[in-house]
Amino acid sequence: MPEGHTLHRYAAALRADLAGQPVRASSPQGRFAAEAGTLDGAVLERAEAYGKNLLLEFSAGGTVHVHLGLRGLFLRYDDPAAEPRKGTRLHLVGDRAAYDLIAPMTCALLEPGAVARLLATLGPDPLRPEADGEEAVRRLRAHPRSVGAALLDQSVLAGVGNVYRAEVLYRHRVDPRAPARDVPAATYAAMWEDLRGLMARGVRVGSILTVDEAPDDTPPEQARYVYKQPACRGCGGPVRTWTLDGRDCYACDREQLAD
DNA sequence: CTAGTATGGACAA
DNA sequence: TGTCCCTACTAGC
Repeated sequence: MPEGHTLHRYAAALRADLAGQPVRASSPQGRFAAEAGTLDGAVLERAEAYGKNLLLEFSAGGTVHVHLGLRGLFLRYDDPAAEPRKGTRLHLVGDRAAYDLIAPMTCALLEPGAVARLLATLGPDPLRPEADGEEAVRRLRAHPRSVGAALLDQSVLAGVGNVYRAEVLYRHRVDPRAPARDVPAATYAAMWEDLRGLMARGVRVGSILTVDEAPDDTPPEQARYVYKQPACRGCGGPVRTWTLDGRDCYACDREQLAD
């Protein structure tokens, strides 16, 4: 679940339910107990996503950095008094809802300087309105390895994960193995604009849908061209799969791969 | 029911 | 490269 669109979705939900009010914070699981204690009762000033990172800024002066990793998730309860699930790393309660943060890779309290350092490691996020597409193109072209590797590098683009990678490369008929510097700037510019639209749809719908003609209620696995597809949804031909840096890569054998 | 897998990434070795 | 995040979903017994 957690590519960038998921984090932006959570940020919007947390903002809507908790921002601007005192928030009760606790850590039933214990690993964030000391930090939660210092935040308990502080006002949530901001909830923002930057790529796959979520930042919760509290009036007490601290910012909680959440990275879900592969398996992390938030649960939302309509009832603020709902009992947190066992193992909840961070439990947040506002006046109209409560949230559990489960199994995040990272949940840490950051000083302002550390927040700035974190953000400095990230490339442009297609889901942030102020993001600079030209900078994204520059970083993509400057990447020393393949375009497939470049797209997953969060210092190049923030928020793109394995599904969006596979799908955007297909949509632009780019071979994931191509050296990043060999892909035309115009292609990167088009991919950037495409990602903005695709990922915004992901935020709206709550899942990654990349086939334009598929209605928003199509099951996700049926609204993708190549990611985990037995056959290319575009041409019906075979999808080739291999491993790149420990992640599965998918590409249409006919339309994307020259050899 | 259990096992395998994965839309991430940091860290140890 | 292997391992850890008190996960969810799916395929297969």
